Amino acid sequence: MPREIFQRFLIEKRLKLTKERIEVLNEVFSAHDHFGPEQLYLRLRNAGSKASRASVYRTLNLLVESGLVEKITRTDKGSVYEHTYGHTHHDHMVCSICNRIVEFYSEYLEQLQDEICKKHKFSGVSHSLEIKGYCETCRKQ
Amino acid sequence: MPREIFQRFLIEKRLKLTKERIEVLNEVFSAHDHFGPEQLYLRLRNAGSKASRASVYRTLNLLVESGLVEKITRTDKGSVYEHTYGHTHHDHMVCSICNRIVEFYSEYLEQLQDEICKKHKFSGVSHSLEIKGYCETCRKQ
DNA sequence: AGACTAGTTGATATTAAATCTCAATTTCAG
DNA sequence: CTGAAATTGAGATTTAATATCAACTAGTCT
Repeated sequence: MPREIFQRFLIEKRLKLTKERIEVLNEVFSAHDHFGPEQLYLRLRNAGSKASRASVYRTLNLLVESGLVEKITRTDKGSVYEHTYGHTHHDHMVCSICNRIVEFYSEYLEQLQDEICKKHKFSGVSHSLEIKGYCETCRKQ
Repeated sequence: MPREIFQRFLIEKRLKLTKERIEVLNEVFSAHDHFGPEQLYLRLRNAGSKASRASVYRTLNLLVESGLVEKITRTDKGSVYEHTYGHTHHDHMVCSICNRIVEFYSEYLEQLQDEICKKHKFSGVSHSLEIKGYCETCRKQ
């Protein structure tokens, strides 16, 4: 299904469905976690793909554009992505010690975005709430 | 007042209050807007300071550590900071076209953080909500 | 199917933000 | 004032991400 969406996206933009793009797409959707470009590149190599770093970066940008993948955050060690298709929207809590990411969802937050945007005459498209703090494990130390 | 807080912070950490650090501090608090390291560096030069880029970066990190300044976001063109002392907490809406930043505050959001953290046994320290979309001016085009 | 056109790839160069290096300098406690 | 310890600046370094471009495909048109 992500494959079809991506394909439609590519046709719309007059772009081509290449071997490399398919491999990146598959790899992105074969795991359900947060990943960086380099990490993805290594996984692809490991899986036998010969796609270059350049192609990984380029395809990742296309996947974000198509809405299948989201760039969650930028750290000092590069960007972090996750695929969104098949997952409902959610936000993140990040532990400042171990960098563990806890996902959460709040219906109220979604409504809040609408209200705030209306008040400021802003046309909200997406939001990301990141809560920084300490996870249960790290707090106990 | 920010000066005193910074000074106390430096003493606590056995660091020194140098000319360069004072100049950076003053420049950061002399304007009330969002800025990047390079921008700050140029303002300092313009104001007659001879502080180097390295010192600007180093001092900026100290100011964040001390709590006087916050790193709002990281864009593909570097980090964006704002000084927080003298300003109440707020979040940001960013226009995807003109990059204009609109500030807003929601008491409800503050409560929401507490509730969500309690539910997930997470010890929340801070949060940042960034709403992406289109500002009024850009939407009209 | 064959061929043409426009987009894609990969290796490498490039860019740019941020940090690191280290000799010379400055702060500040005693 | 003196000395130990921190800081500075200039430039080197690191590293994520993008740009370059000749060789190569995908997909369309006939």
